[in-house]
Amino acid sequence: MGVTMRDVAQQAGVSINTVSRVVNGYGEISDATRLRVLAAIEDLDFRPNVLARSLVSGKSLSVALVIPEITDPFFPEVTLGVESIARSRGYSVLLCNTNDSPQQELEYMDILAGKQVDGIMICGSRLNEEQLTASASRHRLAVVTSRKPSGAAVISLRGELGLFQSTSHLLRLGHRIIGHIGTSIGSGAERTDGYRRALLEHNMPLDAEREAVVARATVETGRIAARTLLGRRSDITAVTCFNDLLAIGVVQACAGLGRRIPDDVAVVGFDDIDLASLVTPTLTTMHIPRFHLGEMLMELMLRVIGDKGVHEEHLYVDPELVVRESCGARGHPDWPTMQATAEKKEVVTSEGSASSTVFVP
Amino acid sequence: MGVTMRDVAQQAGVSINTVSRVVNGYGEISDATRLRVLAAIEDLDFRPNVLARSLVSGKSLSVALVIPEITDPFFPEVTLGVESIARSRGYSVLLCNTNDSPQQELEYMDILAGKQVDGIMICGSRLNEEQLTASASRHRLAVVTSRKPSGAAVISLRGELGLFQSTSHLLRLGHRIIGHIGTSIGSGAERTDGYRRALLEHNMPLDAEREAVVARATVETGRIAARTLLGRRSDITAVTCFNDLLAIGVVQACAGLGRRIPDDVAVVGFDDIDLASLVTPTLTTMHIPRFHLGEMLMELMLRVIGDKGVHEEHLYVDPELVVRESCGARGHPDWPTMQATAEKKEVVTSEGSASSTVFVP
DNA sequence: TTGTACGCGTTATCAT
DNA sequence: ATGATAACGCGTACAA
Repeated sequence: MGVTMRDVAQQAGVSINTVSRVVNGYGEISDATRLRVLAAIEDLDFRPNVLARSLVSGKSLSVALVIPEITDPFFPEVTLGVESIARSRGYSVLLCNTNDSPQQELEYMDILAGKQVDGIMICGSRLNEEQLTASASRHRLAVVTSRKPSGAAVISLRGELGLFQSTSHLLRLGHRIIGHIGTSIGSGAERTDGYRRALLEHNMPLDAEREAVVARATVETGRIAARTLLGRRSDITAVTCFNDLLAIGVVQACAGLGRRIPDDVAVVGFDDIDLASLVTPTLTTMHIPRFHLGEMLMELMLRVIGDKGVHEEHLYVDPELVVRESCGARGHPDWPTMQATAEKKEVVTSEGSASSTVFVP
Repeated sequence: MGVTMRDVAQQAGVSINTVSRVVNGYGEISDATRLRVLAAIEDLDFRPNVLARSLVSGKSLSVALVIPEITDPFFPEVTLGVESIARSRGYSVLLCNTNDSPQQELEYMDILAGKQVDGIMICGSRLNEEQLTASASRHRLAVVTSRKPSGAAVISLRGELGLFQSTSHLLRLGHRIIGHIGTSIGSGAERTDGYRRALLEHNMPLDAEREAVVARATVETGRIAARTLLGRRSDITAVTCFNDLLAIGVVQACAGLGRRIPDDVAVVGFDDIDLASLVTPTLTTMHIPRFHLGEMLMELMLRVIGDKGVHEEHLYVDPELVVRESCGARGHPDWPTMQATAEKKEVVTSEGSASSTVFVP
């Protein structure tokens, strides 16, 4: 099957050791033999067996990326960012989908323990702080989470701040009865907290009837939740959501109920997935630099791996409000003022209705 | 670092060999010692080192999935299908994005040769037949492609048939000047062939001015290509596309040019990505069972791995026409007849405008 | 400058 | 029923 160092050594008429030296470029070797070895390597198309190498070195040059589901539009870009940095540093990425199940996530942590991965990145964990801390004791971990597990390096996506901003945006536009669709898992509660804080800071009452919670954040569940929400509180004029998929569900539900967006109901999402600028109306949302988040995550992972002891770095990623059509800001009398006063970072203008304005908090 | 069989053996007061026997469940062992070993394993939280195991067995229980880019909405579902089967059979999946570059794809084949993967799946290869055949001589390959490399097991997505069908659908609706946006890479030429065959079989002339070719199939390039196409041939009343992203680009371009869809221009895509049923108007397209394709691919991969010699199985996946709004069929006088005569397979009806009709060819 | 010998953690073939 | 021993392919002190 594979050609080994022994084969190369034989072909070049040297010892295995010499081949190893040439391959790894250390020690003193005469140019003559080096060339002969190199020729043999070329000739036999030899490739060092990474497995054997790893067994000796204790490093497998492979890392795992654990995510709920790659089909959720949030994750492909993160994954691409991770993989791009990984490859540039010689690492391979094992992709692990947990199907949103904590059990499967734990099961994967178990499997990976045997696979000898050098580190594990978790993005969108469904584990609680305790479980994460436990995992961190067995693995080198880099996690994107709002929890604070010890022993792991973490990147926090400021979801609380994000929903504070999206909700505040709607309040600025004059909305008073604002609903929210959150999730019961992962970082859902945190984002709902942001929604609530925005209301409280504007002296608005909290009302459980204006909040809906879904177990999985999809277009489907968003549609259902929106129908429930608008059904029991018909005075709701705006809704903030845990993510864009839910927001699109709200848009669909409104279409079904004959409510116009943004005139009758204003909607703001979260994530700024590609979909957000492709649906009608285009979605106002909180932008997350997903590709960059992936890059950060892998770079953090490398630092964790490089450190001998525990590495508890803590980084933050902030969402940015992207104003498109679904919130109704553009039709608002104050819109020119808002545009002018906001510290506008960048205006991405594209074809027709696909323009958007990005604000820095 | 990790606890090894030696540690377990010591703790249980037996030889390493005995531990191995218990772990792998073979040979005769007295219940007494088995229990003692099991207890030690539990106690020390021992996990067999997969690396060492692989070194001996020659099987790494890991496979690679090579795709152009996970951010292309076509691939996440395929990937999920692959991974779900893989995990159920104890395999890990290495994710390899080639960024649409043949060089990176070849580079990955090289890297993977050293990583000792048991097999490589390629979906959306940018390599030519010769390069694929060459790769197949070094690896166990399972490929989704329309080419016919020897030495590899392949699944063919019948793209030629798909575009024959999408174009025929428009011809049936009475369109006579039909444009096409294809790609220059991968399976692009094949799909364009299907478009052309449909025209020829209806005795329509081919016209290079009605065809546009893009290097990468995205919303952006679709928009640009559509503008070019509609600019030089303003009599075009319908367009078939290599994929849905291009089709969405066409929709955007039409919006910019003031052409209504489907009244002025009918559009049909390919892939049936989630986006297709979420944009306005909803997209008529050719459905591909992507998750299932992924499952098929991994199952095929397992058969290839299982076989000692070369395994040249050849499977096919057929696209299915999904009629939504963008083709205008629903407003057509013959629509009721078409619905009745077509062997309708399934009607997916959802909220509001998200209904669709699926035809079997 | 180059070769020898041992270890990485496991499996598997022999003995005992 | 259990234990010693030799691989698997490579890295690396140490010796020559």
